[in-house]
Amino acid sequence: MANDFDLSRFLPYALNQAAEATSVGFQKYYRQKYGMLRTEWRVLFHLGQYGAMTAKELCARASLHKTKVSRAVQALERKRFLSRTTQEHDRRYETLALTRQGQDVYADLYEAARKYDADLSSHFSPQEREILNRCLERIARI
Amino acid sequence: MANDFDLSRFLPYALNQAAEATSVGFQKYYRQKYGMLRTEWRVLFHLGQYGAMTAKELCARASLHKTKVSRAVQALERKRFLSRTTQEHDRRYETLALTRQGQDVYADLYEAARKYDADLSSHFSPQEREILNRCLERIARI
DNA sequence: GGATATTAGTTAGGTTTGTAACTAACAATA
DNA sequence: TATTGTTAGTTACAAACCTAACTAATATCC
Repeated sequence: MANDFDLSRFLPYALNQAAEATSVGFQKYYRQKYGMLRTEWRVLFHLGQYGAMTAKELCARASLHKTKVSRAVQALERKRFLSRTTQEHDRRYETLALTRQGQDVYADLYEAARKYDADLSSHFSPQEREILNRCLERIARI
Repeated sequence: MANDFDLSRFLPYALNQAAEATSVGFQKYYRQKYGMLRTEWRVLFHLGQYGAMTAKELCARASLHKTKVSRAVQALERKRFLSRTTQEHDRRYETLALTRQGQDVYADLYEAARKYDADLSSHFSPQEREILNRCLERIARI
């Protein structure tokens, strides 16, 4: 089994390992403090960063399946972090928006994320970090 | 909401998006062709690359929980890709090894992975690819 | 040697996820 | 305006997962 190509350098594997390693650490912020799941956190962040939008838009932006979004939205609504308003001109759509409380939670988690990311960044040179970002963005588009 | 810090640059998020994007594409090889799950594929690859070992070793190497490994091993055994042998000197341990058939599957998937990775690599300069690998490896260790 | 603690791996029960079928609203065509 | 199709979002059911409790084997300590 002469290997030039190593499992640890196989991109899907290496990315998953890295993603898992960083995600586990951040989980404790949204999970312990607010009882949120990963998808809920993502939905909250998207609404916090980009403002109110429909579930469909959210699916497209976040590359999430509509059932996952549907369930996350229900959960966030139960927690009173998010409200929905059926659109008048087409009653199939509903606008999702953070409540006041949801915005507070977002602000809190946003700060936690910023710090967490800064901690991670300290392991890299600015050049590495920039290239890493660039590469990840490119991969996500494939 | 003036943002210097963007969701798409939050490492846990960006890594997950990238990991998901690349994993979905590779899934079809092990899933369609061999009906394997992600964890099963990982176990198979570890045994293929590093040779026989115990479940405990596998857990440590692959950063997988023992219940996940236990189930993947059972599944691979059902498929006749893997066999177990209780160790004589300590009958709690069992040595996991690929069967002949398992090795063939590994060889096939190994080739698929190599090609898949080469395709992905074509999106990067050699320098980018090298830095990407280096960064991912470093993150996984955190 | 016998009681107690650890360790490798499995099983059980509840939670989360994925897939596919569904409902309700709108669009298009006749 | 009826028929047929499409679309946004939900629900149902099965598969997968997580956590914690378990079994069986070995180690430790008296």
